[in-house]
Amino acid sequence: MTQTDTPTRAAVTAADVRWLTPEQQSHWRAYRDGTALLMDVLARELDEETALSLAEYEVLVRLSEAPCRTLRMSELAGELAHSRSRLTHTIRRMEQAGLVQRNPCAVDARGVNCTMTDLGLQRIVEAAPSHVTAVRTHLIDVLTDDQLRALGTAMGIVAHALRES
Amino acid sequence: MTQTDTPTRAAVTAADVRWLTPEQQSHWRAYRDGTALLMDVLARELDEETALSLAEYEVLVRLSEAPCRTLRMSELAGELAHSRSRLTHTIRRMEQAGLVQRNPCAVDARGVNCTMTDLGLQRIVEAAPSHVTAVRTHLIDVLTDDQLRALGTAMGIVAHALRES
DNA sequence: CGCCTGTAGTTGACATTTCTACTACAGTGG
DNA sequence: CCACTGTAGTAGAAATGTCAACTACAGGCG
Repeated sequence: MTQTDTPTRAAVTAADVRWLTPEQQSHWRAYRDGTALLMDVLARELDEETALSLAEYEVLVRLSEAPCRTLRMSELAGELAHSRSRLTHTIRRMEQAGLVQRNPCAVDARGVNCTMTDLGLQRIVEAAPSHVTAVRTHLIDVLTDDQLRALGTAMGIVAHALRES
Repeated sequence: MTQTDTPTRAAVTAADVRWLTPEQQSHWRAYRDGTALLMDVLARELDEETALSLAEYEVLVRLSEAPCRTLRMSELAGELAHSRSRLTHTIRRMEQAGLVQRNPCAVDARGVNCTMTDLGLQRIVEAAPSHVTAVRTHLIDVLTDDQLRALGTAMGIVAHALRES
């Protein structure tokens, strides 16, 4: 197999890999390391100040924006890019904590509607200021507008490409 | 407290939060969603094709680049942005699998040196082509050079800011 | 030296996530 | 109508990660 063949994903061997250039390598590393540090600090501060995990917070955000504060489990999973199984566990815990409620879906008997409770709404209203401030402090405010825009654009393309396949 | 005061991190209330503009919001979301999707697919493909987790792979990468294929536990934890505890667990599993080896550190009796074994080296040499191809397919090749550079630069700034504090 | 504070690493309990298998229903085509 | 295939959601076990306590040593300073 030569360099010009397109290797199949299933059997890439050392001979036909297009290795990363040093620049590509360093950008990829910066992205990877920065993301690890950022997500870690956001999760920690959110938990300290609101006793919510990032996953729970994100569930509440999506629900708060949805009509009737309600989404199907699969829609929620899709938006968050979480596995269905992970979402089930998260929602079960949140339901026990009184933050959300589940109801069978009328139009599709397989489905389950997940609704934010008043307590859930209250919790996210309390949590949002602190979390938004943390996102600002560690991400938004350390970048120029152009840098943030470029970051969002690039990752939007990545997300779009992945959602196609 | 007025808008012009700098609110302390510990007690941000709704009145003095600088909310995100719609543009900032959408960039932050794109980044967050794209990262979730990307890391998920990279972890999945790596596991399918090499039976390594992303964390294990990254440990091996850092060790492979270190002099004598050896790093102190805390250096490794620092580079990966993993907690010391998490690293201990990961390394214990990898040691049981024969991928790394631990030895007391001569110059600092508190320290532990972690060394990649020949098997570890072999595993990462086998895994690298597939993983690099995945990184290319889902990240590098969907972006222009400028976009990738901008992504790396932005996240480098974020990482640097977080490592300061 | 002896005390103190800080760093390095580990451990075990606990929480979360993943993996796999399962039930139930929808939609399609005979 | 019935079989078949695909989608929605769940559940339990196993893997992984977090948290809090702990041991051991380093380095500074009286």
